[in-house]
Amino acid sequence: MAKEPGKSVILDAAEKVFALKGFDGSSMRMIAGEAEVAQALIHYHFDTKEKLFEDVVARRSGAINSAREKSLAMLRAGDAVSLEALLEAFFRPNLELGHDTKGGGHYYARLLATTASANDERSVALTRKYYDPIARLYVAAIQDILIGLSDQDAVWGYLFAVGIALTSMSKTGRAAGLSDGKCNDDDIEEILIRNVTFAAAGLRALGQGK
Amino acid sequence: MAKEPGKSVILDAAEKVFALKGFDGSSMRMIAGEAEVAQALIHYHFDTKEKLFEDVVARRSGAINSAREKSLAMLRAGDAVSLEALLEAFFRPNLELGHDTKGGGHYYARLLATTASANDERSVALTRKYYDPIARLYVAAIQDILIGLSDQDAVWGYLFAVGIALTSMSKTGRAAGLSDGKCNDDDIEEILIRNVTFAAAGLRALGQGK
DNA sequence: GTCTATAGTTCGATAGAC
DNA sequence: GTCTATCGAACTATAGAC
Repeated sequence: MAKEPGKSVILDAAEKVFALKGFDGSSMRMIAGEAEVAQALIHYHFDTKEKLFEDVVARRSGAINSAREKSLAMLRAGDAVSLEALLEAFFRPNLELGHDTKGGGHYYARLLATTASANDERSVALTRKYYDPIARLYVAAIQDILIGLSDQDAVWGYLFAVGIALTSMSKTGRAAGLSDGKCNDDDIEEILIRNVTFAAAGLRALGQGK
Repeated sequence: MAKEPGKSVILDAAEKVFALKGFDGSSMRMIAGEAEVAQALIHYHFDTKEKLFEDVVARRSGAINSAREKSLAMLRAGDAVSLEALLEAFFRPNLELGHDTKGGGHYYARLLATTASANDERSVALTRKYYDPIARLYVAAIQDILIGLSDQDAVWGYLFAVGIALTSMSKTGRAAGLSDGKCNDDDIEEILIRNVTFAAAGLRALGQGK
């Protein structure tokens, strides 16, 4: 479809395999098998395994972050933005990504959750590069709504929201298991409203210093 | 010191290497080098790499969970337990573990954060086995305090608290970076009070259905 | 209980034909 | 741009001496 069909096929396969097995648990042979191409073709297009991984992250994070920037800008263009609207703009893209089984987004959601929680140099460097800039925008937006919220409270509160998003976005089945089936991993709106309610109350409480 | 000195030396080394490099990124050779023993000795004591990993998790999770069970039981023995006290009992062990640089607990904290966020079969199985039982105790305790909180709200709220704990427990330096040094990863109390404030407000808001 | 040595496999990457 | 074939290194695990 694109000028280089081979590249996107390989990226899709790599995204899936990396998500399921992690960076070190994935081999170029597995990815080549999943993509149904020769192993050497991956090296031709992406050179090394490291660069392939970064290209997987770059492709998705670009799309997510530009969507977020756009909705952030739209929200802030109007006046009197509600905290709930801001948080919904934050949580929804993650949740939709985690439930996108057709476009393969759910694989990236898994990969993202793992990368953001890992502490190896590669994961930390990628998080810094691809996710810290948008994080700063959100922290500033939160402080514009909750006037007087300290920098510490805003940053910690934002990071807590990230933690909530990461545990909610992938369908792990843990909520269903712990609730004996009463929680439904598939229902985005069920999760989203709780994400927003919980995080909004948490952020406001930080601002009230209690 | 113990009857089998070799075992605990190897477990310490394995915990460190697994934490820094992940399961697949670690090799028995690295662990043997870190422990300063022959590689074959690890296989003598632990058989396979898989079993070694599980033994690392089992050693720490047993200590953490029994501490949590004890403090949960103490709290519930008295009456009129506050939500804040319950949440502090939940967050504090994680935070202390993540800042225990002398006993090596911070390595396990990293390992735990990664394992809990990963989605491979090994990680999911270990989370189910070692962390779901205590999770059920906390969910029940939350519902005893917030009378009328639905099963769904309690489970989702608990999982959000887990997400918050996981992003807070390891010293990643991300908070410091995003706040240009104003947040201090080293200050347990600074983080703990925000963990408790945020999660308590979030849980109460879930109960009020708004 | 701890070691050396090594068997057998799989890995990332490259050379070179088409 | 895509392939087959293969190199050299690293891996898990085991055999067997002490």
